[in-house]
Amino acid sequence: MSKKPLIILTGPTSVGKTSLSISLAKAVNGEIISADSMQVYKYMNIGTAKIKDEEMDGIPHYLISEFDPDEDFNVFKFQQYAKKYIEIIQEKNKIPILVGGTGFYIQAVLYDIDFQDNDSDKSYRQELEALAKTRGSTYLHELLAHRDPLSAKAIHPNNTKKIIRALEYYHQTGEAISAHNKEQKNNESPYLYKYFVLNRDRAKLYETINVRVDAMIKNGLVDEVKKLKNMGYTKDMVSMQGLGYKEIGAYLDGELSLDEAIHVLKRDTRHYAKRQLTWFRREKDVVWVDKDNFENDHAILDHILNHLKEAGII
RNA sequence: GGCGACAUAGCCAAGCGGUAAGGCACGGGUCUGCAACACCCUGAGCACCAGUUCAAAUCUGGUUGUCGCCU
Repeated sequence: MSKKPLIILTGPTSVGKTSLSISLAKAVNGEIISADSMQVYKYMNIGTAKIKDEEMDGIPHYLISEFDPDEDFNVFKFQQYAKKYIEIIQEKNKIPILVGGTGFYIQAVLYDIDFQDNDSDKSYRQELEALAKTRGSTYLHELLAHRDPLSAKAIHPNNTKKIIRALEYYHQTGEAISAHNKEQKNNESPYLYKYFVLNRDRAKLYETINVRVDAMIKNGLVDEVKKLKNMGYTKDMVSMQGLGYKEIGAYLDGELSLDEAIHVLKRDTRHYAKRQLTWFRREKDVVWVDKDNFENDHAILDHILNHLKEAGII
């Protein structure tokens, strides 16, 4: 069976993925699956810069506003849904386009990484979390060194979260996560794909981020967060730890002044964009599209379409 | 013009005679079930000049600059 086409359009936050994705979808007769860990949640619109219905311009979108903010969402779940939607789109003889900035999610789908279905027992994890508090992460790291020395070597002793996951994995499967990761690293993509990373001059990107945060505040981000709090969503939920929700939440809790919250939000968003770029740099077979080299969005689209033709996707 | 205070990395800032803490920003990186997460790496010889001393960012004198107060 020949590989089915898949187009990926990503880039750091605020580069302009959304507007380009619509014209791309129209040009190739595609439908869009969002690869964004925060836009999957309902009621979180302003802070996630979620596309509005009218902006979709008739292009079907998936994985946007599909879950409540108190639902657990993660890569595994994302992968399952994305695969399902890819099939649905294929059946319509259309091209699925993965659009969004969560590199980890894109990777999970693109290389069809195998995540074992095993989130049954939470008790062990809770035990580990308690241990981390009482005996410190160094202790956990030593524990890991006994079970899975390779992972212990790769994970910094301060990185409690990753240490716990490695221990949990070992506990649940009896295998070293390091071995599993190594194996999955060699996965070949089941798709005939093109992976585009939209980028632009760093200083301009940062300026756009600052302007966008100000616009979010003007458009009612504070009220949006207030509303979510009133609905009973709390800061321990993953959704409420998203950029914007975390910082404005701190303001609403009286931990920061509004000006401080805005300042921190801008800074955190810039950091996020930087981390995203670091991620994309490691990905193989990526086509970098530098906005500064093009006159306008139309020229960018042409450039992308040429790549797709060359790859035999369209 | 006079008096006083202060000059340490892009910013904030410790050090007060023994060979430059820390924080933030910037930059780089790790990542395979919380990923808009979590974590890691990375910089200066102390405004300038001259002295004292085995040794000065630290003491002395001068120069320049900034801030405050006064006429």
